[in-house]
Amino acid sequence: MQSIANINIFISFTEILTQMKKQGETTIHDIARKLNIAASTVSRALNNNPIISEPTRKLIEKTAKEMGYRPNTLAASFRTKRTNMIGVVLPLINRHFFSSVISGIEEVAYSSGFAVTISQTNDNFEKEEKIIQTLFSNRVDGLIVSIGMQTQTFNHLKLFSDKKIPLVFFDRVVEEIDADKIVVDDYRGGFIATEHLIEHGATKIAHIGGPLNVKIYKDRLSGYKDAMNKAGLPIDENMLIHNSLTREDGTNAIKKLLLNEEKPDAIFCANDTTALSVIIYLREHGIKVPDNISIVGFSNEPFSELVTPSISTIRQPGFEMGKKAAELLINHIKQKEQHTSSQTIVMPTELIVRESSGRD
Amino acid sequence: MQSIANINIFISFTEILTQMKKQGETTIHDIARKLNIAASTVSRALNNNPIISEPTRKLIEKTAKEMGYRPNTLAASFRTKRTNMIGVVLPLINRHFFSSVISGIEEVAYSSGFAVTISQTNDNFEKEEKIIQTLFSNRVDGLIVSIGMQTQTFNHLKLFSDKKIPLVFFDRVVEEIDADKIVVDDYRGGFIATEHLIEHGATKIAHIGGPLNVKIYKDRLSGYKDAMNKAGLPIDENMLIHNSLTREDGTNAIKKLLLNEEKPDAIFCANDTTALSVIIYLREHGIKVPDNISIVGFSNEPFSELVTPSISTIRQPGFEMGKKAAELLINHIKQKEQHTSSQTIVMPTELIVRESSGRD
DNA sequence: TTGTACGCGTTATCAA
DNA sequence: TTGATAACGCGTACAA
Repeated sequence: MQSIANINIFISFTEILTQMKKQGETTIHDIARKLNIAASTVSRALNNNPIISEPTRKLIEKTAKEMGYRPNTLAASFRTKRTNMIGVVLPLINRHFFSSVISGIEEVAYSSGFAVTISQTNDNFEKEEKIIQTLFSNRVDGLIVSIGMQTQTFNHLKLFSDKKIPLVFFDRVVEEIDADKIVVDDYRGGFIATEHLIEHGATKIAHIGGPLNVKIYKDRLSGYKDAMNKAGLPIDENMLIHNSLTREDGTNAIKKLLLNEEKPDAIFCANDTTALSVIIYLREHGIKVPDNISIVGFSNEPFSELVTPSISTIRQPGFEMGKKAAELLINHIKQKEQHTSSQTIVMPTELIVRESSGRD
Repeated sequence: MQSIANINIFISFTEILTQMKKQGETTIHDIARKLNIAASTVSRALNNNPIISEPTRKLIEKTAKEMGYRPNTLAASFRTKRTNMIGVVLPLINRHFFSSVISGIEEVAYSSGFAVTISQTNDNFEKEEKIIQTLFSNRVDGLIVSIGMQTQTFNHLKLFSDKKIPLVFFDRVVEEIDADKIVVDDYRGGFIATEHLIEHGATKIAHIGGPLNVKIYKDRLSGYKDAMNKAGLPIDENMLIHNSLTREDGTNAIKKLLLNEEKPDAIFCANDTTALSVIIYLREHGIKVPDNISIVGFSNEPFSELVTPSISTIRQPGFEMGKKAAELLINHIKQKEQHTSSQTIVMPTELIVRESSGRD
């Protein structure tokens, strides 16, 4: 009887001590002290190190749970130099394509025990630099990046590639840096979009494209040009406009195109956002789509099938790209030693024909 | 001449040592050694501690830059127990409302020197639990949360509130937990939406709502009921449907409503997604919106103004909510001592009338 | 104004 | 199989 009472007193006393000292955070040392074993044993048990005997492991796990132990990832990361965290940096999360990519990344990452931290640059170079610096300082294990439209220098990204921290680009990639890349076949996307317009009888096809320092827009333009050439159609410089592809840019672009001597009878837009603003502008000015002007966009944003007329576009498999990017990155993280030569994965693009280019 | 050579040799020697030892990561100790000063001085200088004299600070900053020093945030966070990181947990980033909130949070956070880590739960309770555990283990300084539809227990969130780690809810809040909350006036939103339908002559108004364990959906329903009562209209239980408000749920809901003896002449949908699927379903079945059935949605997703007919809806100021949430959270983080009693901020809702409810 | 010495919680190395 | 101890990089009393 008495000894039991003593034990109880002892237990509550240590508990009070623990609470006083740590402000509520139990550490492996607290567990070790309570069980009269070494902290290293606790650490090993909690990390499922097979060297620990089954009974001790059970006991430690039980005690840890009772004491409300929560591992301090910060301390562990500090010690091991591995954070189990991967950074995702992209221009804008509020785009269906990008958030699909994120979902793909997350699916793979979570099932592999990695956390994901997402940041958006808003296509602002300074913000992109700062975010990537922060991510580096936070010692993410790897980075998945789609660069901004303004980005023309890459020192902030070389920080990662130089230090051999795994880096994977997707969509808007940096050609100058040796790293894995996941892209869609933008060239072919541009080609089939333009060819489709030609097949529907268009001859004066304009192109609203993005900045040419970004590879995807260069490729989409090349596809457009080759399709035009193949059909023997001339390429009129007045029919080519390059901007940042915002809603406003689209409106300005169509205004400008309509001022041309020769008006376009079709437009291949490098994204759905500009396709949308073009359609809205034309609708407001009584120009019929697709009867007077046919339109094809790019990316298959959800709104493209909802607007009237619905927008013909090029599908990009965002979710799959995200999954692939995460798989590649995590592979690299896990087998850091053998730096396998970097690869570029090209995913297929697909034309979706809707009303804006004359689906019957 | 000779001494200069010596210096050069000395410099490159230490550099080789550094590289050999650290695999390329310069620490404050390396800087200290190079300058023959104490590491603590370097630390203080780099943290702009005013106690350091101007010349030493300049010198240290210059040397740090030359040596390519990058602070190890992990070590600093571990030491100070502050990560300068705030976690954002929400159901789905791919919703305009949510990504607007994120942008608002980011704007405030970045300008206050906080990084933001975003995670989506996909309305999956297990994922939400795991994410929040991870965020806790990673010792984020604070958390901004909008809970999932399935979430009915809150131990994972109490983890934060119990330990007095700043916590702010937005939109889908937890009433049972004492924390700051940012919501819109969902009750009034439901009320004005319904009243608007009544004013346009509807008398048999259905409601497609979310799960009632989530306060916002309860409030929107209350608003609906009170508007009906005020107009002396009966509330028919067959006109009330509750589900998870996905696109598919919306289709199922309208199917069910059309099976009723008494068909609705208007529907107040608790989000735009269900409003959209209802409209598409009705269009496909030759039922005219708004002539036969008027529709009002909720949230003002971008597609709601693009679809034909465009969707009348309730605007929620997502960006402002995000800013406010971040401000509140960061305030709490900075003055952790005085636990000011928690407040609930209610932002206004606004009706946007479009074609689906008979705008002329 | 600067230096000394210590500790944060964990993992890794070595010894028992 | 377990224990003792050092180390990770930084910030901070305290001393000088």
